[in-house]
Amino acid sequence: MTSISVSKKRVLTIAYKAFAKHGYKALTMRSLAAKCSMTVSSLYHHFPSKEALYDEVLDDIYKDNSKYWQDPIESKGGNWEEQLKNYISNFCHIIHREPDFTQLMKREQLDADPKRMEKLAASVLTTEYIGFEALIKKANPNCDARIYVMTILGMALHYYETNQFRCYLPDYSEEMETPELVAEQITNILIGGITYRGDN
Amino acid sequence: MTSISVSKKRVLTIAYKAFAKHGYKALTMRSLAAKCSMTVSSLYHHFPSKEALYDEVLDDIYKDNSKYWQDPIESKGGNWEEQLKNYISNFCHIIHREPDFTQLMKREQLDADPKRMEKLAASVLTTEYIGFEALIKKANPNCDARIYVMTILGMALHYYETNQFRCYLPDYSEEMETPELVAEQITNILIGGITYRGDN
DNA sequence: CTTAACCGATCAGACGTTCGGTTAAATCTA
DNA sequence: TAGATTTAACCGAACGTCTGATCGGTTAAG
Repeated sequence: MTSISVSKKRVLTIAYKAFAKHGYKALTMRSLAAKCSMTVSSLYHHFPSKEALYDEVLDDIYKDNSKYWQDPIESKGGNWEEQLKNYISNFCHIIHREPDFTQLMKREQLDADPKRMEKLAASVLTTEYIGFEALIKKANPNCDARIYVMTILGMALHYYETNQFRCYLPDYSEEMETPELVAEQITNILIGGITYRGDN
Repeated sequence: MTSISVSKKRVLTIAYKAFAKHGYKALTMRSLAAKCSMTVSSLYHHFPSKEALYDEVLDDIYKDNSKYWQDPIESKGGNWEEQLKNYISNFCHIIHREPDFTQLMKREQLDADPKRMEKLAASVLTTEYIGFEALIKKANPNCDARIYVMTILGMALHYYETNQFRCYLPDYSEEMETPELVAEQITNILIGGITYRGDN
C-alpha cells in the first residue's frame, strides 16, 4: 500500500481551508499553488485535475469527520437530559472549533451536485447522528424525529454561520460566541421551551 | 425621477435567481445574457459592471424583503403562544416559498465581504425581526434574546437548506417539506421543549 | 435628431491544463 | 561498494479557452 506523500497531504490541508473560504470556482489553481509555495505544475504532479483535487479534499474530511467528537453520546451515562446537554455542548464546541468544515459543507449544499449530495448524506449518517436521533425518540416517541434532529442541529449551525454579520448587529459582544453559553441557551429551549428558566 | 426600464427590471429578476443558484463568481455575464435572451453588450448598456449589477440585485431584494411577510406579528392578537405560532408559521412559509432569497443570503454570508455584511445586518433588522425579539423577551425576560432569536430562526432556515441532501436520507418523504408540518414541530419544541406533546 | 435599447467584433488578462525539462534521493546491478 | 537507472518532486513556458469589459455601429420610438 503506497502512503500519501507529505507534500500532497500538505496541499490537501491548505486546499481544504481555501476551498472553504472561497468556494470551488473562486479558488484558482494559481492562488492555491501560491498558498502552498509551489508552482501550478507541481500541483498537477499530485492531482490529475482541479476537480479530482477537490474530490480528494471532500473524501478526506468525510472519512474522519467523526474524529471531531470527543465523547460518544452515552459515555457519561445519565438521564436523557444529561445526554442531551452533553451532545449539544459537544456539537457547539465542534462547529465553533472547526469553521472550515461547516463552511465547506454549506457550500456543498448550495452548489447541490446530485452525486456529491449522496456522498454528503452518507457521511452525515454517523453513529453520533443516529445516536442523537435515538435520544430524541426516547425523549418523545410521538414526535417526528427526523424533523426534530435537523431543526435542532440547525440552531447551533445557523447561529455560528451568522457570525459574519451578527457582529454588525447592535449590542454585540464576543462572549456571545462562546460554545458554553450558546449550548446552554439551546439546551434550555430544548428541555423546557423558550419560557424555561434553567437553574431556579 | 427616472423609472427603471422594463428590460432592466427583467434582467435583475433573472440575475437574482441565477446568482442564487450559481454564486457570484460561477455566474458569467455570457450565461446571464443567454438566460435574458440578450447579448453581453446589452447587459453592459444597463449596468456598468458585473459587480454593480450584483449590488443592484442585492439592493432590490433588501429593499422589499419585508414584503414577503403576510401579516405583522401582532395583527391577530392572542397570547404570546398564539403570536409565536403565527410568526413561525409565517417564517416557514416564506423560506419554503422563496428558496432563491435564502440561498443568496447564505452565499453572501459565506463570502463575507465586510461592506456587504453591514448591509445584510441592516436589512435583517426589520420590524418583523425586532418584533420577534420583543416577543421572545416577553415570553422569557431572563433569556439572552439575541441568541434565542438567531437559534430559533436557524431551526427553519437550516432545515430547508438541508433539503438538497436530506432527500437522500432513509425514510424521506416529500411531505416533510410542507411548511405547516415543519412549523408545527418547531413550535412544539419552542413552547414545551422536545418532550412537549402539543394537543393532548 | 435625440435617445434608449440592442448588437457583433474585439481586447487583454485569467483560467485549467500540458509539455519538456531539472534535481536529488532511492533503488538496482556489476 | 561504485556506478547506472529509476523515481518522486518540482519548475518555466506555453497552449487554447473563457472571462469581464469596450467600442463603433444599427434600429426604432419619441
